[in-house]
Amino acid sequence: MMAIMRSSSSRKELTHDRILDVASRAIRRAGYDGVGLATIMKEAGLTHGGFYAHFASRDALLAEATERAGRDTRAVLAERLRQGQTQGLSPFAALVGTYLADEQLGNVECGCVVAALASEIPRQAEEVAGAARARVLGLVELVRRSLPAGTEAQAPLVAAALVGSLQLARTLQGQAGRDLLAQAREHLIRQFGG
Amino acid sequence: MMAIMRSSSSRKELTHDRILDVASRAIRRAGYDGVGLATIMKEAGLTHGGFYAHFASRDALLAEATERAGRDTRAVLAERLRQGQTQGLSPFAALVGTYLADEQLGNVECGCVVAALASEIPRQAEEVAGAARARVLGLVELVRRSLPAGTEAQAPLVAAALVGSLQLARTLQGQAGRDLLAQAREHLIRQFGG
DNA sequence: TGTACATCAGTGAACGCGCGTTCACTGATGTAC
DNA sequence: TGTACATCAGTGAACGCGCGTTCACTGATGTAC
Repeated sequence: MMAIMRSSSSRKELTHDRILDVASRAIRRAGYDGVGLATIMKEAGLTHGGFYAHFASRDALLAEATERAGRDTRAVLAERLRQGQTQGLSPFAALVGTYLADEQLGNVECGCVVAALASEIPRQAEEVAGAARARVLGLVELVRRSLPAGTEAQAPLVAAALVGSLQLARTLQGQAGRDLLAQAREHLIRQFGG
Repeated sequence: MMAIMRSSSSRKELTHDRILDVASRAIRRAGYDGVGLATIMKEAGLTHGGFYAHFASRDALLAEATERAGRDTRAVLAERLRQGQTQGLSPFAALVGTYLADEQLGNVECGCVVAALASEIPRQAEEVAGAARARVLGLVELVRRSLPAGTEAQAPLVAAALVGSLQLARTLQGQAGRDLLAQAREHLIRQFGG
């Protein structure tokens, strides 16, 4: 049903999509509490009055935008994993190299939504928290599939280490942040094989 | 100077301390953006008008409250480490067992300020982010001192794993959260010795 | 093909509310003589 | 010890502002005949 509507791409659906795209970047840039509807609508080239023709509430937008952000990131990560493997990297090394790349330090807006918002999720309305929870499980799954056989049980801890490393590196900023990322990459790949 | 003023404990200093204590819990509970000055002052038993006699701005309060939260947690952790060691635990096992205890799942308000706020820190004013950065470095130092000789270089990654695990477990909630914490404790202690 | 009308996406003004910040004031505390 | 005055912590009303949400309206799109 959703797919059918999407492929038909009416004017309203295109606008809906544009709002979602703007919002998925806005929440990662400014946080769930850091951006207003007026700003999002303006960035999407609309006035704020039209918002409720597209979403039932602000929380409904946040939930959909979380899902959208997660899907986008997953697609990018999957593509990079494929590229890395053609260059002879193990799946795990490709994942770690991509997720903890130096570019991710400044790339909050288009980066992993879990790392961008993790500490804010438990405070959100159930609608939003549920969408975020699904993204956490998706990330753990992605890590699990990239780990060498026999180490899959460590997927949640490794996912947590990835998320935490990116957050701490972004907090420290600059060279201290890049140093932390480099150490994290090195130790993770040393332990799980590159 | 600060210590002298503290020990003198004038009325105003007691009030200042009370506001800080309330604020340090409020930011962990509701996030940097999630709580207003009026609420904090009310919880401290005051009206909001008096706020600016104690702090230059909202950001100044957030910065001081971040520092206070970090100091409080560090004191609690240090005490638990001492207790654990008297029970024959290694420093690292005591740290992991305390930091990733099931009780931490619901204990955001009095728990680690880095885990409670990590994803919001990079968006804060420099005043606040600087205080938070100091707390991150303090946590990494604490981890470093608890790790077995020869593994200290992994302190930043382990600190990230601790912070990330707590955040993901809080996001998942309930049994899924407790399962994640248990797995994280097990794998960390297995790797670095219990 | 052309006209008349219904549908519908988006506009823009308005609402009630809570925010951070300011400030004139009050009433208690402490000091001077 | 008692009175007069200065200091100072905290009060409460007010400010300008941006928020999420609502709604009457507009103008373009699409359909019927």
